[in-house]
Amino acid sequence: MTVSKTAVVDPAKETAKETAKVTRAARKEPDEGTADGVALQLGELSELLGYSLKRAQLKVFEDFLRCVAPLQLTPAQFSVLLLLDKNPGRNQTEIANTLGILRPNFVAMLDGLESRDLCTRIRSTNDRRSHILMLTDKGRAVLARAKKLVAAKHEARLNELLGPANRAALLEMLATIAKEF
Amino acid sequence: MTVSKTAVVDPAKETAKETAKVTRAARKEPDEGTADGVALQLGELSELLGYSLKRAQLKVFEDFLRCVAPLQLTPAQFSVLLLLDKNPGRNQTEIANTLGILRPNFVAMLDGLESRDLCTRIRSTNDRRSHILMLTDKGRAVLARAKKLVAAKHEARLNELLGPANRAALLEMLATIAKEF
DNA sequence: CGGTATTTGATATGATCTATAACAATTATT
DNA sequence: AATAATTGTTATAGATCATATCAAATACCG
Repeated sequence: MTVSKTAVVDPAKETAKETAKVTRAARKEPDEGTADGVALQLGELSELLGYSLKRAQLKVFEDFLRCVAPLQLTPAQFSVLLLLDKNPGRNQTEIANTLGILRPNFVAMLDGLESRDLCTRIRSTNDRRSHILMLTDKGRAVLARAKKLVAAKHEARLNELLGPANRAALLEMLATIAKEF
Repeated sequence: MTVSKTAVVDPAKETAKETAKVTRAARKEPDEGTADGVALQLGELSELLGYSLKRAQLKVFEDFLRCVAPLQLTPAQFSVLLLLDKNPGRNQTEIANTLGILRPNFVAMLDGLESRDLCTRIRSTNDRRSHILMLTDKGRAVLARAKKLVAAKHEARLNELLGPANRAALLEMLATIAKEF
């Protein structure tokens, strides 16, 4: 209903199909990760969406960390900076909630960002319980550099692997699952 | 290169533009998860593949746990049972490696499965260091029931949400990322 | 053959992530 | 004013993930 783009097919198999990864020369190559010579049968595992989902997510996060390593930002930290930039004047509960972070766990995370002078907590004058969160100038600068790294290295690589149309379709389906599942 | 957001479809960005912050009008609905009346702007977050990937993965695992709750199986445990069924006679290192589980961490996991009589470790006669892993009869029975639950409840729900074609396309893209990223 | 290196399962341990309860200060409700 | 609810916080426990190390067994190699 919501998705059904019908034209989602056409996967990116043409890009780098069999990358000269010849089979097994049966010598002594710990290439398949098996230590044994014969790769295991994944069986129904390759049809389990959750399995591929988890594996893909790990790879993507791994690549994100590499691409943004010079700035020392984790995906979670990056998402916080992005959200603070787009939503100035919000408090910890609001930011944590929309990111699916539990408030107790958000405290240490903010401590880290604040100690690096990327954001600040400001006691609200309206409600003196809450802390208004703001990016610092340095925080904005770091975020800007991070965005460029992510776009130029990280997302570009995904675009290259999947193709823009597939990447968009993938994103939409993931968002659908995240929202309505 | 240059990620060029030319053909990016851009979903809900036209909806609430500058939001004159007078959109309260709420009585007491914790509907948006924000506790506040106005939902936050995700901004570039909705274009970050890793973000949607993680969120979708959490939802899918959550649903998996619900669907297979009567059998008390986690996604990781289910994947082990599946792999043991399809690859009898393998040892711990091989199974753990193909699942991306570190050997030290696989020990406790196997202890759990073995204590529930779902699988057994058998000292190999060829190589007396290694343990051959086998499903027990009970393990096979539980796996069979789990497969049915997963197919009937879990994957069926995803199929319903995305449609079979989209689901297949999604699976293939995720597998591509997991393999070649 | 004998000595060394490697592999396997296991233990210990630490880091990180996630989840829950509880508390003081503040605000909201009645 | 009394009670309830919210905010940030601490403490804590569990789960997940990662590394070093070990004894036993095997592989390797001169």
